[in-house]
Amino acid sequence: MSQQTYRDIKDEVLRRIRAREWGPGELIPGETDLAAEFGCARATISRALRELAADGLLERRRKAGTRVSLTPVRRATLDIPITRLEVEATGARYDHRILERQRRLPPAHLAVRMQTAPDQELVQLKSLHLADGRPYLFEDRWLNPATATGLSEARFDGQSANEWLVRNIPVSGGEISIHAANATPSEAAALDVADGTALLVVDRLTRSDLGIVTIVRLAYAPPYAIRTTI
Amino acid sequence: MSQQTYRDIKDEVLRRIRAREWGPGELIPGETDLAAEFGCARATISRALRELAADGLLERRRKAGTRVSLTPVRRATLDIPITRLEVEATGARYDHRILERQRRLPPAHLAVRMQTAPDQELVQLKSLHLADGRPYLFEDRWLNPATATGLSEARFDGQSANEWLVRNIPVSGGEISIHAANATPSEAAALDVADGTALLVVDRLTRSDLGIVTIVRLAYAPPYAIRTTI
DNA sequence: CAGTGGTCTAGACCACAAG
DNA sequence: TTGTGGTCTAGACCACTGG
Repeated sequence: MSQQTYRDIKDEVLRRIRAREWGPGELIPGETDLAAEFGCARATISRALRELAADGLLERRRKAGTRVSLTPVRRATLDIPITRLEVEATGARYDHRILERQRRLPPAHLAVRMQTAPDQELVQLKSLHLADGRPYLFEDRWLNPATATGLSEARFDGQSANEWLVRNIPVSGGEISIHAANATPSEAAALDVADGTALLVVDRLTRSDLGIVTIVRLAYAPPYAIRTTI
Repeated sequence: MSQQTYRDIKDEVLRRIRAREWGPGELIPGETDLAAEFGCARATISRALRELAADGLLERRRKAGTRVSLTPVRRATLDIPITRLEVEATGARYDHRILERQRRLPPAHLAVRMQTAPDQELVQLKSLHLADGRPYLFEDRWLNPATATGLSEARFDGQSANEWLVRNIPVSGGEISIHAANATPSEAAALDVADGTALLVVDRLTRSDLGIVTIVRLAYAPPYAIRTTI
């Protein structure tokens, strides 16, 4: 007990939660009390509890105190890499091809999602990412030239659209939806799989300070999987 | 500039990164310098930079200093709720049925993944989760009685296996894989969808201090999607 | 209103790793 | 070796919110 680090505190609190010494929903002692018990500064306790709360194991409210979460929500962090790096990390050679690039009026539902006027033209970009020459990912992307500034000059030969975006547009946030879909004939052809093959689809909307920059649908051929740990 | 909070610092640093005042890969000033510039304590700077590093925007190394990430890895946090709560959150009525519960020898590949002896019997549990009476999720779970202590006494009528686990086993970690798969005939029947429908599949392995507790395959029928924000 | 967490400060020492 | 981030402390004031 000579030297307490916030990690020691975290471990001990975690132990007490797991051992049901502090049961689900139960109020735990205040920071001041714990600091006295552990013989350390309150700031140290504070940091330990703050991080445990961020992990979803504790719930903290001013005046109400700190409680053990009733339902220990497990939280996983998902890294969203640039496809090229993701492919190269597996040791495979990365390549990508632009299948289609055109400026046109989007379908109505897309104009709504991108919050553009119905008569506003957008840039549609279809491309295929390859790993060791084999289809890896089929990408169907819409870009708003008004918010993706510099788009008309951008060339996507050396880098993919996502790579260009990440490096050139100050992204401020977005939304992600992960689901499954049967391959359409054109997707099946592009990805070189049978019609109807189950594809993992990631839909992503990206915002900058100027507004919505891009909406993209990424369709991954099996055996692609998103992996993470908890 | 009268009162600086770590949030102000975060915002300002973020602004400089986005404005390319501090370009990708570039070394930014040390904590002491920034503290002097912002007129605040070093601890305040430290917290701001630590959180930005946790968000993937900065890379920090002792002695080497703090750099702007070359590839701003986007990180999303994925909440893994208990299915009952997930369903009830949509306003639907939750229900679940155990389709099968038996103690038996697992296939070899599963024994390997669960790190059990080849002749060790496990408990297999197949169940169906329903939302407003409609199939929502088909669950195929294997449990190790040696690590899931209390399993033989556990009844899964009021609560699902996951709910029981969360409340009774001190989970210490695990692995998640998200992919897509075509519905097998039995899955299609259970979920009431056409054969070959693309299902979103979540494979999860859960550990406690005693070892691997459970491996589960969760197959979601469309239009299920995992959503999050970045 | 009062108690709890949230945060800042100023100073100190330590751990790691680059040169 | 030495500079950088990592952390702890003791004290203070503040912000939110429950009772």
